[in-house]
Amino acid sequence: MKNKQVIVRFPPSPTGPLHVGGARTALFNYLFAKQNGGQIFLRIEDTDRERSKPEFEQNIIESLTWLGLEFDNAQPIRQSERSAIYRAALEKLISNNTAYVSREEIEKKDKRGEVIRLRNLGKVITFTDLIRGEISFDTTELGDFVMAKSLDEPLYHFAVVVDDWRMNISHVIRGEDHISNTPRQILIQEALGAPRPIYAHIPLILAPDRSKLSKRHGAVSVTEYRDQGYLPEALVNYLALLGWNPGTDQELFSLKELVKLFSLERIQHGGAIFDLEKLKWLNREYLKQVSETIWQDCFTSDWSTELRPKLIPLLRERVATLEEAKSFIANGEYDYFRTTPVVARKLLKNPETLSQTITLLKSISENSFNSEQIKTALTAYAEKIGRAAVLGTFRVALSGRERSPDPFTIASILGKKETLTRLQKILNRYDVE
RNA sequence: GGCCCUAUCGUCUAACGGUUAGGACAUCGGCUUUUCAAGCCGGUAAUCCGGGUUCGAUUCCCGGUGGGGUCACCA
Repeated sequence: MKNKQVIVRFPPSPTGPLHVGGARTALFNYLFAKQNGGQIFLRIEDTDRERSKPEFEQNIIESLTWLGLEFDNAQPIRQSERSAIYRAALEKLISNNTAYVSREEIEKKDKRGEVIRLRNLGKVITFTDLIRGEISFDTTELGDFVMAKSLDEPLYHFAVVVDDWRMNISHVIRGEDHISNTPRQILIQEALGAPRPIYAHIPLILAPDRSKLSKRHGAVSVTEYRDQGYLPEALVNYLALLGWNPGTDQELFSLKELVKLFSLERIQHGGAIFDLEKLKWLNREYLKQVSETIWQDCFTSDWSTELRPKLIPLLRERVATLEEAKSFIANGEYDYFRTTPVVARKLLKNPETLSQTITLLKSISENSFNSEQIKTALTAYAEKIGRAAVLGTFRVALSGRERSPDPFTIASILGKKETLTRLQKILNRYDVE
């Protein structure tokens, strides 16, 4: 077999909630691993004790789980728990003389008097990126860079290289912002005698102004989207399409399909703007299919269980997110389905049509009082008098609103009895001919 | 600023030398069950610029310009 075992990792640092950019990186790693029958590990890069917080680690794990991305390690690997491994590697390099303890001038108060630096020969490093091809760097300008503050305090580049080595990582799939970190890491690998993984740098996710996507542009974390009522399937689908496409016109994919279709070669080279409108559209598509149980959560407990399933279809085609549905309900948009609405006289354009509408509705049997039958019963009359006059009045009389679903649907949900009661009441009140 | 990456409709993208430059979101117009939403139909809209290579460049090469990244004892 020409392919060696695929082992990838997703290594977030727990200094903030999981960002959509990070989520996409995790997704691409996941898709690549699954497609190749490989493994994917979650590694928490918490070497910076100051900035790393357990709640962020929690948030990251929660977000990944919510998205449906499963990892092969039940417990995350934490760099903070691996200092012995880094220490041994550091000692090896020092005894090799490929690294050395350097005495520093302390210009800043929190700097160390001694740090560990790599002995950099300053050669040209060339590596192959699966997405971009060959990339070369002259490492001279890097100088003898610092790899660790002390034997027990490795810095990012060193910890990454040691871990990727010890974890037998075959492919490093990460953000484009790491391209210029790569030569430095390769230098460390070579000093260590570690094999070079295959690199693939994916483009960054940009804000609408093409700058780096950050908090000031609105929601950036996965949990924020979850809390705004987006479905994980929609976010996964959207993120997959941001910078990748299968080469066909297909736009809707399940995670399973993505595993089948994904390929690193088809990943875009340039950064992509995060477009909330398209995410909304996708969310809407998934919302149309999602089970009724999920929609039930949009109702407060005071909504009857008979009424809910009748209103869910209306919600499905109206809102783009679950949160929107909740506030729709909370704002009383559908209250007229359970309480007789107050109907303002000025909204009632042609109340005189109500009496004929009532007569026509009475001819429909209780059992077939559905939106189709109601429409059929009223069509001829509406055509004759004017649709706006008949149907508009009908709709307002039932809902009390200027905007609502069509009157046939409203009437069918209310039922024959309630519909006739409401119409009659209004007819009586305004005492029209 | 040095180094690196990058460049097709407003946005996400297809076209791996020959197409009326395709699709999706958004937008605009029409239709539909007054209205709103959805849905359906249709329209507007792009190859950054300049040189090459070639019979022929969106596509290959070079330069410019724009955008992004990176230059920490952060990750």
